[in-house]
Amino acid sequence: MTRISDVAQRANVSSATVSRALSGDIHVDSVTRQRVLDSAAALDYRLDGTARAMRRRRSDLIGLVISTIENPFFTEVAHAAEHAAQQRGYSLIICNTDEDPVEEQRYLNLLDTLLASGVILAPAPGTSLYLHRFIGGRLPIVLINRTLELPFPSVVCDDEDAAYECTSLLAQRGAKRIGAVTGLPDTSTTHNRLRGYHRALTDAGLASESQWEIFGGATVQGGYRAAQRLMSNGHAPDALLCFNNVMTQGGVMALMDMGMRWPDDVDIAGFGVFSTARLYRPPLTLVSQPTHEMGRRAVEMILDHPVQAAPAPVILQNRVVQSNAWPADNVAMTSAAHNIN
Amino acid sequence: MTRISDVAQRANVSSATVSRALSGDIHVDSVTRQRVLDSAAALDYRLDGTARAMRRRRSDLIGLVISTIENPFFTEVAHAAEHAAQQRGYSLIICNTDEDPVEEQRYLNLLDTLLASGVILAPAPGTSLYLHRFIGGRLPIVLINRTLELPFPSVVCDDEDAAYECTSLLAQRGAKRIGAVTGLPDTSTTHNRLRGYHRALTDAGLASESQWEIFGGATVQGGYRAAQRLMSNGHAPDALLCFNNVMTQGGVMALMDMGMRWPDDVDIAGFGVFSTARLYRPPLTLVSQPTHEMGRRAVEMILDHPVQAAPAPVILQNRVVQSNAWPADNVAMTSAAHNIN
DNA sequence: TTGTAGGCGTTATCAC
DNA sequence: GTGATAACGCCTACAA
Repeated sequence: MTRISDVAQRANVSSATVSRALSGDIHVDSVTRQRVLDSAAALDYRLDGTARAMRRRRSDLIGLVISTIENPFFTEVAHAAEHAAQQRGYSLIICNTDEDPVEEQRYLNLLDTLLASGVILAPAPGTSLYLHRFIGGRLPIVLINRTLELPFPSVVCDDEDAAYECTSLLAQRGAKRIGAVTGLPDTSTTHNRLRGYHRALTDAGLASESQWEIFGGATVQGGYRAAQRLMSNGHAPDALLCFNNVMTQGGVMALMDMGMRWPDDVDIAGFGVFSTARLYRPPLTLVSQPTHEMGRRAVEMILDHPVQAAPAPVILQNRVVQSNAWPADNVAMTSAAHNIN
Repeated sequence: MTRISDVAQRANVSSATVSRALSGDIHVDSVTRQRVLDSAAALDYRLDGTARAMRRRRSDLIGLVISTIENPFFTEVAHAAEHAAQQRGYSLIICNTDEDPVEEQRYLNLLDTLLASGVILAPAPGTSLYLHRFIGGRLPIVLINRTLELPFPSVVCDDEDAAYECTSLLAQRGAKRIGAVTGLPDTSTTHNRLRGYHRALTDAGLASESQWEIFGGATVQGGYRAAQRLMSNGHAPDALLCFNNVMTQGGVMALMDMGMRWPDDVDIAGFGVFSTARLYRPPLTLVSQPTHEMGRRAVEMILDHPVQAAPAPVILQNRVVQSNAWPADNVAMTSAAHNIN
């Protein structure tokens, strides 16, 4: 294997100078630098990442740890984060934990011992049980999407406002009994969305009945079944708010399969925009989430605030949209805009 | 920072023994081992990944380099690969190149200098220009989805057969003028799908007209416009085969927007299964691709054949399915089955 | 601007 | 089964 000393020898300089030239140190004569670069190129030499990281006690990696890579919400975050990291000379490494807290912990430890510059973490249920280990540690961590009862900085959406807005909209359109397909219990997102939902019901003078709130299981199938169950009730809702992107899909499917048309039979609104939503007539009312901004901001927070002071969460604005905008639209299509398969 | 010698001291052994105990070496007395593990736990100590990789000249990382993380095809591959890697004690690192060959090369170099155990690469257009650099190198590379004119092992789908089967099916259903929304030129996938398509046309005694073959631009919008253009032709096709997952979505959208019903006005079939496909009535004819098997096999090839002998491509079977199976279905839903947002 | 030299934390080798 | 020791390849005071 070719090492730094080989390049040094070929360029007639010391290995220190090669190191400086190759890492972009300014204190190198431009002629010398060029000679070094030429030698390195001739030998097809690149600095060894492991030795470099070991000696510097840091690597220019940022980890993005997500629970479900198959959720477009996270792939959009990943896309934006990758771009932001790359712009600043860092590499983004995406780790999928498959909703397994043990896996999640493994990846966090990996990134820690790999001396990553930071980790962007979308916490899964169970995360907080071990995360305290990293409080005040070497590894900067930024939470996205959900907050935890732990002093980490975070970037989230204004879930309460969006839920409020959707619910109010449903009420304005005439709904009297607004049901909810809710998300995972004990998460900040579900908590906030529920709060917005309840607040809107109150403000609209509508009743809030617990039988109209069902946890959707956080899957398409779960959303499907929850909506089906809600609508089969003798005293069924006349409108539905779905708390996340995949359950919204399931909810819509359920209505279609039950032969119910919106907004007449049941009105419906939900979090998350999906690529085929625009096909539905009438259009759906959906919450478009600022995934790209979330990814970008998280990277910035990692790089610009290496010392974690546990500031207040950064809250990004959701947008309530109608699903019929296209092809000019650059929101609904994002999750499936590219393909090289 | 706590180091291996601290643990050694606490356990009254040498650092060599700690190293052996912590890396699972068998040649350690079980009592000693336990003492070491206890000490390590007490000190919250974990081996330093960079030092370890540097000394061993390898890390237990597998890279997955894809061009578009927002394509469900690749996220499904990633999910399966992650699982397979984890099962064997490796960590999968996903890198998104955003279809930029420069980025792709950066990530390959990164994984190389990080001493990864191997890389699974979904080559983008332009890849082969620099990839020769890795031929016979330290870093095992397995290509997925597409093959290249380079001696790397690969795992692909039987694209020709699937295209043949779909085209034949359209012909059997009565289509006489079958058009194609094709994929990126100069790729093995497009090449093979075109071959299957043409072969089926010939076998069915149907004409092949170049005006019925349009490159879809490999996006939803591209598929939409291509389908629209094809169908606006005075001498329009009476059936359409779309060459990849997102263009299939675009194609379906175009037909709906033009008020055309399948299979009566135009019949349609396409590669890729998407989660909302089951809503369409009548069901769509889609090619379900073996993404999970692809991810799993690629990991196995990396780990079991570290010496690359450039064997023949591993070809996995596609399945032509109808899009109405659900909820028992475990194919169509895969790409959106999970959510914790 | 460049060189010298020491050490980052681990593991492979070789003794015992 | 365990210990001593010498690298692994690079970076960074410090000196020149």
